[in-house]
Amino acid sequence: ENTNPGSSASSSSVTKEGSKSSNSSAPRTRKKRCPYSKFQIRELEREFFFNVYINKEKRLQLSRMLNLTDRQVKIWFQNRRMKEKKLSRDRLQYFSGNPLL
Amino acid sequence: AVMILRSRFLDARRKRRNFSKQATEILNEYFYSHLSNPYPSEEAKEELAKKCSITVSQVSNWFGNKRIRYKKNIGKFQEEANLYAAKTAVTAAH
DNA sequence: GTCATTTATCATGC
DNA sequence: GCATGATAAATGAC
Repeated sequence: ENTNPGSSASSSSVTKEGSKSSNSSAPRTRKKRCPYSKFQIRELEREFFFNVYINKEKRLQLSRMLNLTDRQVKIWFQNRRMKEKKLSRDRLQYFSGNPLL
Repeated sequence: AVMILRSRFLDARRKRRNFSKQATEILNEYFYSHLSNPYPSEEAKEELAKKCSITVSQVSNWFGNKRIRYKKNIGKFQEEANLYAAKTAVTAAH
């Protein structure tokens, strides 16, 4: 999967903005969201199971293996922690004041 | 028994169910009466959630979807906007 | 780091 | 067939 930054968003790199320098445009074209593959998710989840917080070395290693950037792996763990927190909240709400058990 | 509840919880999340007519009514009233700043505070979200009988997360989801879809096609929501604008005007007059 | 959000995508309702 | 609610990447405030 091609999930590297600049692969899809700035496909027409030259015709678009000249990346940096001159223009001080704030939102320099947001990267298009690209869903990760099953394999990428499995490996990310596997590491997340071991430790919710990933260190820099494992992050670099994992990003190379999955063809992702360090930033993408870092962001994924952040989002994954938020998801876990939300799951906990939903479980509490779902099983609170409940019938059965 | 626990397994049943667990599986029931898991597939109860992604299966979508439309909100009630009254809930959508309440959410739209708030949205179009705060069109200049459609970002309800945490307290406002809780109050909306209670009135709509939904969760706070669902309120956040609704406003997130509503903002982006309204922005992407204002014309399609023009009729709806006028409707709720008139409705809030009437209630304010009373 | 958390966390509300934007945006696209997914899954379902009708 | 789109409307709609929920989730998954990506950004930015703090």
